[in-house]
Amino acid sequence: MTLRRDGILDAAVALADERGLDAVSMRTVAERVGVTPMALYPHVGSKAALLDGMLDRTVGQLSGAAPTPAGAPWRQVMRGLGYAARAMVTAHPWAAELVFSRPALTEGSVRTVDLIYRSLLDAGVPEREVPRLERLVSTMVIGFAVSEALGRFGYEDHSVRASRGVLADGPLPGFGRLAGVLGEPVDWDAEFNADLDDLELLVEAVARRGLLGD
Amino acid sequence: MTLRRDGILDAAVALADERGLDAVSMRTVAERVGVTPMALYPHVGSKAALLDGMLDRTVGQLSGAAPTPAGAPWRQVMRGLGYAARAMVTAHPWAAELVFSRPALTEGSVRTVDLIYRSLLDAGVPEREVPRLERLVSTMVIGFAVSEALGRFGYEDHSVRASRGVLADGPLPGFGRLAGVLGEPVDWDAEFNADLDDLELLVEAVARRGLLGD
DNA sequence: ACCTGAACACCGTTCAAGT
DNA sequence: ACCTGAACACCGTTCAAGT
Repeated sequence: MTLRRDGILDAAVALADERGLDAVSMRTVAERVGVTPMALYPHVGSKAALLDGMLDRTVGQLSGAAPTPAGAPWRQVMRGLGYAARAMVTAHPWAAELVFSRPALTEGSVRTVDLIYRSLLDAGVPEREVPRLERLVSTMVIGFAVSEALGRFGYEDHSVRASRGVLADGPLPGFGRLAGVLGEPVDWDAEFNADLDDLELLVEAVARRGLLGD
Repeated sequence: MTLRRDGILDAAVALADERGLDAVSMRTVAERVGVTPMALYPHVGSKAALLDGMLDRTVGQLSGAAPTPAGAPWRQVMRGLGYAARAMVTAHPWAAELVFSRPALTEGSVRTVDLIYRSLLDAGVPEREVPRLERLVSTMVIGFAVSEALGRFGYEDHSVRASRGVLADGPLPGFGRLAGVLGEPVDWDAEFNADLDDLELLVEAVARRGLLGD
């Protein structure tokens, strides 16, 4: 039975990769498996459960996908996870539409959270602050990857980005002062790297604060 | 014609507030307006454009909703926007399902971005770093609000949160060390405040780095 | 135990027709 | 110029029936 379920999830993920999340329906998945739509229900439960399964197959397996050796220093572990998360969402953009809406309750997600917990503890963050910082770090990384994948940053062309600060009643002051910088194209790899640098800096600052306060 | 469009958006937003985003269809909105589904099309274009309009009505009006005086110091402006964003998503949880997928291109969103640009410039962040930091700050704030609204943090009950680190092959090391802390309930208002504190700290650090480097 | 087929109550959108 | 009504090609899911 789990064999059948795996095959169904494989088909659904492949379909989403090829034709987007909207192309994934009980009917199209069933057709790909070679079966009637209703035959899926005993194995996957519902459409919602199917989507959860697809998410677990991809983003849920992050802790296994990050190529970091066992006893690696915390910086390396965190960066490894960050890169792996961004690569995962780039490879499966449909996952971006789902990550924020489903709690990280599967075994795979829990393993990833545990990895981040250990990294933060290694970095010297006080226990009391670790769960919050885990949520902050993962929200930041997932948020960036999702924004990039779904187009929230609107980075199709940077000329629009510079000019959109000009409204009917003249240019907005902030956009005006940044006109030069906004005219240049953005290197998104470099930006993600700089964000990870800043997150490291933040983790260190919280760790230092913990040393002084306690 | 814009009168009609406003009425349609009002109806759609009210419907989403009352019965969720899934209850918003061209048919249900039309019924509420007292018209045939097809009569909506000349005014809103399509279902996707209707959703964009709804988003602009709510999250798009943030810069106007944040109750911050004109010449306020940058910390106050950023915090005001942060609180307003979280309150907006709490009041309209359906907006959480849309924010990440649509680029911030409307006049309202651009005004909000401009406010953040000015705050970061006031804080002393070098021009070159301002756009990136705007994206980092807004991704963080929106990411937190969305995670909270859509349940990614899984905060229904914290006993589950503590116990889910225990898998078939024993407890995970990070969860184990944090067992005490994870058993306590989370104060989400306090967490959001602490995150804003840390963002301020980060902005200051980047500003300081800019002073030294240049 | 597992799968099928018909049916129900929905979708967004096109198109020809009305006033 | 604005709206209607019928229709098309889809959805997820229930339920009774088949083997």
